[in-house]
Amino acid sequence: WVELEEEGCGNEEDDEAWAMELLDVGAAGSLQGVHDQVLPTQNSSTRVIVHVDLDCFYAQVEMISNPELKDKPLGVQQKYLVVTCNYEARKLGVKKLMNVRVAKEKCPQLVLVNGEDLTRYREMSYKVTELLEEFSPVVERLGFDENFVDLTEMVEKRLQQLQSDELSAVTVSGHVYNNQSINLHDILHIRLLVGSQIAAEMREAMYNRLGLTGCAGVASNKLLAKLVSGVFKPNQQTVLLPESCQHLIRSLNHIKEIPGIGYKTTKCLEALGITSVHDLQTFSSKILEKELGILVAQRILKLSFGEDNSPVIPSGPPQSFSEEDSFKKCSSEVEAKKRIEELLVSLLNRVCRDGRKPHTVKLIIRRYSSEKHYGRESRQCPIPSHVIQKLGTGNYDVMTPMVDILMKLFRNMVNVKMPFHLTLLSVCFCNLKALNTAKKGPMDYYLTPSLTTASHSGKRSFKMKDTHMEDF
DNA sequence: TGGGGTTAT
DNA sequence: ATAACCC
Repeated sequence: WVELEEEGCGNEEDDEAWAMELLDVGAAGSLQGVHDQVLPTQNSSTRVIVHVDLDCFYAQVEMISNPELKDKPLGVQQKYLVVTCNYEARKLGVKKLMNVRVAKEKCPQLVLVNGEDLTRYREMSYKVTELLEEFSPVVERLGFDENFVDLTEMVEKRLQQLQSDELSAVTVSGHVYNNQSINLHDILHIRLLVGSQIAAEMREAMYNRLGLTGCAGVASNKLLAKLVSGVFKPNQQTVLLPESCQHLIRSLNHIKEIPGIGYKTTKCLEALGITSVHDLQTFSSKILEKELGILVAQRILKLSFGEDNSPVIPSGPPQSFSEEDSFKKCSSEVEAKKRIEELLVSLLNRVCRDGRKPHTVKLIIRRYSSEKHYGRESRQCPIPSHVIQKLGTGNYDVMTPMVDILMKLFRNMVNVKMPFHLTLLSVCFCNLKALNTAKKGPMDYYLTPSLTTASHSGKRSFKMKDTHMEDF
């Protein structure tokens, strides 16, 4: 996909068509075969995508840890919020992101467990992704509890195993959206049904091997798969056949329910008088492009019709590790340092277990302010190579230099001679590299991604330079 | 609102 | 470095 970004011809539609072709060639066989024969595969643009969505994930993990919680209304608490809860609790009126006090009023029997430490959730989350990767390596994570899998190839292979008289015996697994009739003479139907069978196998494997239940949605793209996965809710699955696509997308009550249309875009659209999916579908594309920019406008307009050509991008290992803590008030440098040290201890453990080395560290703060939605500030800098070397070696005095760096970043953001009031601190390790690519030598210049790519593409160049310690 | 993540500008 | 998006 990186290559597509850098070598596309610049025209949106052409890039898309070309991208689809190239993906199909890759999907059809070996990537190394790309140069021998570049022939477009049959069925070049109809995919089978599954969206897998775990039921109240954190609560499930807690119930597995402590089975006594299983038949009780359970909420997972972070600070003063119930961030998620099991279905027992939902029946009694507890909602996601509900204030703890309100939740207790609604449901005095509610059992609360603290979920501020994400370690066990993160570990279980990756076990799910890895299980799904056994089916097909093309798995994209969305948060800790959702995954997309591109089943196109698997479905093709299963169909090739079938005799022609077996095609008419293919059955659906789970629900069919809108109770639509299946047409076994329609190859698109057949492919989606096979997708639904694979989805059922995935859910079975998740339950048998990890003890987790969840929903799945099968459709021809990510948007539709995601929307349809939520139609029958706990622990069920639904397949969307093409004829019911418009029914699904128009069943949404508000444009903000379309994934990809977030807070800002919603506000902007509402200002234009657009609230329903139908409003958006029929709105002038020219005006939309002027208000939101051509890229966003064209993308969300397509989304409103249920069209989404974005590929399932394998997530692979994480791009960053971060730990954050929020609080009512932090107003001294000494306290900030203590909090940063705590975050750092957990982070160093995580980075050590990962094996790769972060080459950049970032400090993020949130200042107390009357009302500023999204008030985070950050400073980042490269991690000195001698510190990187010590990072996974069990040498725990990587703490001292890292704290020094972070406190410099801190003082660069916060004038400690003036009163301040912070409500959040976060430390992030990013720019992860497999091994010590920082070896000296004449070749190093050509092997450093930031320099190589920046020099002939422009796409990956750093527009902002990291703060360097020498600047202080 | 929490404690995470991603990509684009 | 920030802003948008996702959970």
